[in-house]
Amino acid sequence: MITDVLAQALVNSFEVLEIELELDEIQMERPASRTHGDWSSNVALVRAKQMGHVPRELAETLVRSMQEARIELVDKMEVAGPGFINFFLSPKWLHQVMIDVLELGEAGYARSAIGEGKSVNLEFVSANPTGPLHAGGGRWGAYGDSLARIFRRCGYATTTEYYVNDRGIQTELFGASLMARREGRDIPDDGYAGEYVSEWADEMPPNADPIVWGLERALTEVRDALASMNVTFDLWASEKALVSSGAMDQVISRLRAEGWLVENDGALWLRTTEFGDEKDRVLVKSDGEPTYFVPDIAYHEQKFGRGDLVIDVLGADHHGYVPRMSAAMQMLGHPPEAYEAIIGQNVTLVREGKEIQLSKRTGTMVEVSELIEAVGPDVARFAYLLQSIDTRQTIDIDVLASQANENPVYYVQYAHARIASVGREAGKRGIERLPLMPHSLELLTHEREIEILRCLSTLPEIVELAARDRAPHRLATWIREMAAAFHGFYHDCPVLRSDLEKDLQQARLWLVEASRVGFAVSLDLLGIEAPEQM
RNA sequence: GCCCUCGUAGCUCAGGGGAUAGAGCAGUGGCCUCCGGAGCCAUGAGCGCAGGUUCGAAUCCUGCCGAGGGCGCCA
Repeated sequence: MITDVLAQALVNSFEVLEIELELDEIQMERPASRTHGDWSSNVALVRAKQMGHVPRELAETLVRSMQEARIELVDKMEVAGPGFINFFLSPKWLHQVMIDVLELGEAGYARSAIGEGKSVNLEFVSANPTGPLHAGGGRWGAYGDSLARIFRRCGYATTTEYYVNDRGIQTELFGASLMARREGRDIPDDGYAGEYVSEWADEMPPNADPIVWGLERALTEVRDALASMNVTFDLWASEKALVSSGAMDQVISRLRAEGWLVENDGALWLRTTEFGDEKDRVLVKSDGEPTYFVPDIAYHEQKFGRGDLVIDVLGADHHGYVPRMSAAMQMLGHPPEAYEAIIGQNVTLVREGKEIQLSKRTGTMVEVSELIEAVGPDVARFAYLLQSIDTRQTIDIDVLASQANENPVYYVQYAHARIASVGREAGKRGIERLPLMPHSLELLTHEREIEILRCLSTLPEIVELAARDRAPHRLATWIREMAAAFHGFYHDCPVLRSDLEKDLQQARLWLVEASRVGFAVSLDLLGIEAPEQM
């Protein structure tokens, strides 16, 4: 990597000053403005004080020493501002990036090894199977699935799962609600009032067990809706199966053996305050019934068999649950960092200018499937992924639907489709892409061409950042920039025109192919289709 | 009351120690001689408030204001 070359040069020039620095102590960053070069380092600002130097003077000394040493691909160095060292590189460094992209291709470019030898288990959505998935839940689906793809690209052995709460009070209430509707009675108190309950009740075969049938009906609905958005799971983990395996008893006796249980007021408590929880939590109620927390602990314990790092993606309304689960996992011998909860902010849905409250129980809701039907799977998924999971997201269905031709996802997909179109048109005109002549890439000097290459050069670090920060939206941001770069190139730089110099044409054909790789990789990580035509 | 998020352009959001804070939408004005105009180019406007740390703060810390969420022997 070019940054290593530059950082090494800085380390070397510090050695001249008899200062030992490690390579990773040098930060290289991309200046916000082109006028500040291609790469920049702030070492002089960081180190000057402790060395008793003035930053600018230190920077100048370093630059002088690097100039004497001559660094490959560096055209110019300068000291700027308070003491930044700016590197202006020969465009060749980007041509080298392009060769990497082409050699590594779709399968290999922007693949990182930061997760090599590590495994991660990701649980997301896990909405109760008591009705269709509402449009807020779609966010966790898009997020979790893309994050899993990013983890895999970074070398993590990744498994994904959906925890199916297929036993307990909610499922019973749901079954009872179905039965009530079926028989034309009012639903029970705290039952499910949504319209879908009546519709489903009509579908229910005469002798079906409403609980069993209802669960399957809901699960199918949820599974199909997510699948239509390209969200799938490695495992649908059944709570019922877990409980009947005896896992609850096992986990309770382990916790008892470790001394984490205490009896009080006839109930059995877990001393989660020992690990920072606000209060201890009841495991077994005074009536002898275990709380939901027990199977949850058992389930999380089981997940450690599928990943060294266990991650839950939870809605903001569940954040209070994290300290107790974290406490329980530590009691079972897992280091604190082995369990991670990602708290996502909720989605506000707007239709006809009004906020829609999302509640399965009261039935005022917008289903994921409705959203997808209204705007299409790619628009929906991209909308979910466009924003940081920390941001409360407002999705205005009318705006999304009316943006039919201006939606950001089309902007991106159109770029990919244009690439395919260039290929088709080339075929018609009998223009072939000949084996890559690395030397001819030096003809790529147009600002539009360089811009594409700059974009492509950042993709590997963007993927790593997205994994490290659990932030798929960084890919969404990147791909929009990439699309802008490509559209600009397409507008200004003809590829197939007959009067184009042949070597330049070849170089551009390869640049188009490199762009395709970038789009294909990032669209795949986002889980969005890469169309050949619109 | 305590705890967790979040306040950036008219709207939806990027940017999470670095130099002049970006994009889309909406507005205005341009660009069809040849690969797809779902495109390109130009243009106005912004870091909730107040302190602090730092050579440097939209970014880190504290307080206040505002928004959402959480504080059951519910799940």
